[in-house]
Amino acid sequence: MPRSTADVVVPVDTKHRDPACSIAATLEAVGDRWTLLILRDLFRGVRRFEALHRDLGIARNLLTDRLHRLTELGMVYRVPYQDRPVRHEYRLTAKGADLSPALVALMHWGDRWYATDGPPTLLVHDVCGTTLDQAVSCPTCDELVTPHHIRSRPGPGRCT
Amino acid sequence: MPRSTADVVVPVDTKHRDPACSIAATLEAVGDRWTLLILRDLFRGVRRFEALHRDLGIARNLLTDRLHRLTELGMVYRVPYQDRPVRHEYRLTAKGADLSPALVALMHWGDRWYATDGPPTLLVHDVCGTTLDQAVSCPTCDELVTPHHIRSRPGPGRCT
DNA sequence: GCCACTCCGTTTCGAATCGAAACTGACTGC
DNA sequence: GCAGTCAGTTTCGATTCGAAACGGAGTGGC
Repeated sequence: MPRSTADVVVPVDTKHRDPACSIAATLEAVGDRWTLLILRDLFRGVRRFEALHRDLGIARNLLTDRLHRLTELGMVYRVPYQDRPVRHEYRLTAKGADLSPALVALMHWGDRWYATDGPPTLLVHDVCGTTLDQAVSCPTCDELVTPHHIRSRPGPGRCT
Repeated sequence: MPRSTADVVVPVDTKHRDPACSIAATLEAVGDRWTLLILRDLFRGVRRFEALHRDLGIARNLLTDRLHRLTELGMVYRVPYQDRPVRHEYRLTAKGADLSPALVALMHWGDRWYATDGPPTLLVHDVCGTTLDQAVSCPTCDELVTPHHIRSRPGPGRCT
């Protein structure tokens, strides 16, 4: 099967990005300029090639490539929505959908530092109506932990 | 002042990425292949040019460029750590440190889908050594909020 | 049948970006 | 003087990107 000439396969160059770090592993999968935006659109329900192309303004060859890649990574799968000609839409698998918290976290940061009149979307506490933050908590101390008090240490596993 | 010839300034091409979306805004700031990894290292305490270069394997011109960019964006600031020659290290500002939840979320995803024997890196509370969790907190109630008590509603703003 | 239109790609090609390595320059230590 | 460290800068070939043209399978109108 002839691949496209542009054939922009995102190279997975592991050699310099610490393979024992899950952040690096994640960014190898979705860390380019378009993939997370594509996933965002899939979350929103934008599922078809033409719609993604229009909404994102991504070049068509890149969109083709990124969708192939996401499919190969098992984050997206294709579902036919019509015959003659067969057309597929792209949907998130569990693995893809599981990036939701990360997208929410990125959104929060943008809200906080780039929204002018307040966040476009808010998460609120149903009890008091206050806008919520994401945070890191310590189950033992039962309190919030500032980045200042976070240390990292090697865990049991490593990445494939 | 003559900029480098390679002069790889990440272009901020807003025209096709929905400016009203905070995810897009965030990715314009940190959505390239290296920036989040640099921030990860800064979180870990890797703060000097040479150390970042060695640890990440990033090309020196790109590292220079990304650090300039992060400084301009107000996510990082330079602190001299010696005179003669003056050498600076790079530290996170509040804005930079505020990306911590997003990095944690990305790490969790990598842990979940790419680590074989458990998470390669654990985040621990420096006070008690307990492994940390991500959570959502309410600044008013000063407590953790379970997903159960989270509502979302449209916010007032849009991004610049 | 012919023409226009839609959708999903593929091909092409110049421009932008990247990466590796050499180079600079200010120092320190011997 | 000479080697070594650190923080960049410069160079340049290779890769990736983006815009636009092209292709092909179908539909609907006349």
